[in-house]
Amino acid sequence: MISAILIAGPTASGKSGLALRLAERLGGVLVNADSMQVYRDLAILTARPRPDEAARAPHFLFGHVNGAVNYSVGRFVEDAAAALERLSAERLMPIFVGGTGLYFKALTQGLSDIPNVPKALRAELRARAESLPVAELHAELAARDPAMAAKLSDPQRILRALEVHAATGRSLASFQGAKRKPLLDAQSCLAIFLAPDRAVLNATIDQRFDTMLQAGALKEVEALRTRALDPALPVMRALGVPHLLRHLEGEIDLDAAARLSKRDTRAYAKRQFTFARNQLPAFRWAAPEAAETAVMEAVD
RNA sequence: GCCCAGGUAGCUCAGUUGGUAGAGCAGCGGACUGAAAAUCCGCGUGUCGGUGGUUCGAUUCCGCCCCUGGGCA
Repeated sequence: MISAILIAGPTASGKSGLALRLAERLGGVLVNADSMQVYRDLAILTARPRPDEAARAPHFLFGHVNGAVNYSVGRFVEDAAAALERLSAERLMPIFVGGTGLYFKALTQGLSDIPNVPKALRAELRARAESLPVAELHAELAARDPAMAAKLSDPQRILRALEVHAATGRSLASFQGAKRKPLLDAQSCLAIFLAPDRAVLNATIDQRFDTMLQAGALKEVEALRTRALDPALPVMRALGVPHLLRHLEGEIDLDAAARLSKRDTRAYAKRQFTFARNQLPAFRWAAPEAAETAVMEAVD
């Protein structure tokens, strides 16, 4: 008996469409597993299901977060737990769909229990880190948490290790050693990774970005700009946002913004493949055309 | 038809006073535990248009041919 369907895949591979058709055929519910589609502020640019699509089946965890909030895997796991509880009570099939590999990993492999870092502490550390060279941050971490320092070289993770140490007095490694029980048992899930041909996917990505622009993506970014949010927030780094912002500031023309955004999106898709290949072993790769049939057969 | 400029990586080009070549972009591989659409690490993928000649050795010099762009008729 299958307890949930998981649909991962690179951006623009047709995940949402597939999930929606499955939901209709199976009486299921779409649960978002995409770190950007959670944000209210960006519907078009994150390719969130349109209202007419959302009307065809229940959708959970889409656009429910304010862009001013720093959403995270931790919050996703909490939200997903609540969603699963509801669906299980109503005996509805959860269909997780999204492009964020880490969210699927957390869902099926578990996340560690790490205390929240107080907002103020976190902001203070980040502000201070901005003016410091990475080497110095690393040295600081090496002094306090040599175990993590030995493993890390990139600034974002060094910062995370530093803030956890500052908040708890313990090494992040000591938390990561133990994982909570995953929300989903991979054995009882049908986990699919949609894997289109790379060249075809790249063409789709380019085309889709043009469609987004026609649909008003620039207006979304303009509205975001008006809010004057912290540029470090995730929503400010969604694909397309940085370059479209630069365009609105008059730094580059729209063509350049589109070209750069498409390039970034292609690079992102590549990382999604790599993540799935190496971090999501339970996922079965399927060509987009074949996926629906494969799922329906497996469910029977 | 004649004249000029060019033909080197997927693209735009650099370069070799003769010793089989390198940048940017694109592309590919990898890492991944609360920002993951993020962040970070690694990799040059090539009949140097073709063919003959000179030479120990030609992508480089010379001849011829082909192709592209521009000019003149």
